[in-house]
Amino acid sequence: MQVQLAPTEMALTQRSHGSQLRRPTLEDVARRSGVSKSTVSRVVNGEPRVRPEVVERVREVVSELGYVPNQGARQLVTHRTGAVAVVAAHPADRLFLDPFFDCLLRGIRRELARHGAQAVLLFLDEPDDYARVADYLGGGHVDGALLFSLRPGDRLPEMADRLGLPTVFGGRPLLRDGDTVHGHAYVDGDNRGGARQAVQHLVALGRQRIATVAGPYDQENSAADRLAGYHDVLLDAPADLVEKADYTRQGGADAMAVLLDRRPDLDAVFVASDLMASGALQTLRERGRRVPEDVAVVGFDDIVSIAESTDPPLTTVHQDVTEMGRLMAHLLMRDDGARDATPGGSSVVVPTRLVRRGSA
Amino acid sequence: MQVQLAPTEMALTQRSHGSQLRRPTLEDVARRSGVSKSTVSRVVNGEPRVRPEVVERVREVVSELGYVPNQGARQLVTHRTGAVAVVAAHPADRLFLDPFFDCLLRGIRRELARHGAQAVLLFLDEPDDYARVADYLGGGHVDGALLFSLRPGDRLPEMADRLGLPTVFGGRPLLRDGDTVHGHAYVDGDNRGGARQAVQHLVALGRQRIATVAGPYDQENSAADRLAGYHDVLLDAPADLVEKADYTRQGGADAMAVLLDRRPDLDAVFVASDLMASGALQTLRERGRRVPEDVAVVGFDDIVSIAESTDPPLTTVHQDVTEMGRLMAHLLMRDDGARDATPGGSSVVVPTRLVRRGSA
DNA sequence: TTGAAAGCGCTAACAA
DNA sequence: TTGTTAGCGCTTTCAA
Repeated sequence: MQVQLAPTEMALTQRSHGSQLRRPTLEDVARRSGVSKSTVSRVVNGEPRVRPEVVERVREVVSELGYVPNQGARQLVTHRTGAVAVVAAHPADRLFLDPFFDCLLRGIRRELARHGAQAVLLFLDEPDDYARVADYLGGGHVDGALLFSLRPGDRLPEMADRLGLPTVFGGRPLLRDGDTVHGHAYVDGDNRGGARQAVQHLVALGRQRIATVAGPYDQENSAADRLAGYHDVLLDAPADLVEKADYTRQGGADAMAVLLDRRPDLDAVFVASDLMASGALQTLRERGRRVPEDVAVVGFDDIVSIAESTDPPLTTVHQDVTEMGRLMAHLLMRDDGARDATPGGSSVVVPTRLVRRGSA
Repeated sequence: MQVQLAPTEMALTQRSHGSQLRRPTLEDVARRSGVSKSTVSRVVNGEPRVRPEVVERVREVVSELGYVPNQGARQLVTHRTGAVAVVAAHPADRLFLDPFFDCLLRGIRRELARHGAQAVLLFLDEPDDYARVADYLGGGHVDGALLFSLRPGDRLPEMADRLGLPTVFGGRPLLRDGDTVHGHAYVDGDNRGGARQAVQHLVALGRQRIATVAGPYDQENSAADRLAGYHDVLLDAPADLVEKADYTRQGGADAMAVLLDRRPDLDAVFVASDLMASGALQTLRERGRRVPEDVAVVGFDDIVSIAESTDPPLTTVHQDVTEMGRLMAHLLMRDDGARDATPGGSSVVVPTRLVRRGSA
């Protein structure tokens, strides 16, 4: 590709005050303030037993020299880095478009900040990312990892295990084959219970033929759980009321069309995500069905930007995603301190609630 | 908030093979394979002058022990980490809903991977994030930083400067007051040239009264540049044909309404982002204007998911965002090697092109 | 081709 | 309250 060089540009960043090529070290600060390295270290780490005047002097020199501790050196002795990795598998694309991840991340960041830890995001996208990320996680860059949206049989959990890196999963991990869960901590929304709430609501509305647009239940636990919740309520639902889609809007629209073709008499549908539900609503409108009069619709996720802007607004299952993020970080940090101390009870399922809007 | 403890949970992650509490070190590998630390180091770093049999033996032990080099220790002597920070302001509003950032990141990650570097994402959100991120960047965790969507007068550039951290900006940085650019490298789309293309296209279509919905030109360089491009072509455009909005869909819709009220006779509009353009199209439809017959519309960004799904599809200015990301990483890595070597010519403006669809 | 030794910048006993 | 010392795990001269 052709590029134009901007005319006004000059040399790259140079040290502001031309002098040092080397970053100042603890030793530099010590010398300049006439105390020992230990004392400077104490000041920098906020230890109490230092004379106030000394503290002040050292602080002056620190900011004068622009000293920032070398975390590598520090980590070498403390075995702590103050950083936590948030690793998101495959979908850099779907991820950023998703307010879900956004809220999750906000919750995580907030809780980590309370512990003075920095969240660093890593993406697993192309195949060779695995090796790099593994080296990164194993290289002592971080004190722990929060792992997301892993595919079934993903080798990351096992890797983290080998590395002895404290790990919490977002969503109950789907392991390969008969592999047992190694007692990994996870945080998950109550997908099954939420789905039950949704379907029970439709039943309470008096609906007789309640269909469902399920997510990719062979690939994601959340989808499988939501479908299970549907069946919990509708024990003998015929198979032709269930249609699988892929958690996309278009997928939801297509699945709805299939359902209508198969069962023109359906009078309600539980759609396993708001995004799919928005697609389903479109199909219903195109087919001339009134919502909720002819067909009642309930979604899942409560992505407000979607649920409030559909026509009619979407009744859906709410998850407190920010709280889920916060809990993940909490679990990790707790673990971090009380390593090997708390046997059992490390995972959390966050309850859902139904938000009634116009569609059901 | 109330949480339910999952019944099936057990103890947290424990080292798979119960044995070592400590991660294996170079020394462990050396001992186990009967060579010196130096030799192991050479093997691990792929240096040539090692006997093949020794290489093999060491490799065996490495994988047997699951050895991963401690990057902290390595960094201490090499001053390199193999990681690059991508720092962005988190505000969900623009960034995350935007495939823009997504593509950018993809380009960055790809190029970084070519150099064997790991991209780590940091977000700036709440005020105290600055201190943490600064410590992180200054702490030697990364070899360089890619900085995004900074507000005018942001102190991050200055901080990076002080830290002597190689830095490349995404978008021409808007500095506070009369502050001169410190010769920071940046990569930007040709906002001004792109806007010219858009407006010239409308002129070529024979439109007489071409309005513009501008972005927040007092806050973002991109918006200011796009507005400048509009004025480049329409030297004497009356002020009432220009309306500022905030880069949101709703903002675009509102601005369009204002323009129509003020100038019912307008026959074309250049909208400074696709998102705003989708809002503008809605307003035009509500006001009964046909597009493009009554009013021709051109957007900016070529966010395909938007531009192809509007009615009619949006004619817009395309930016090669992935390439921009790639270039940023490239600039950084080049700089990283040739420090202080290349005075001048470090920034790049990536050309745009008009993509014709139905709206103009 | 390999090993021994020094040292990167920091913290953590231990002494003073 | 402060300084001295050792050493974290690694790379890198320098010798062998």
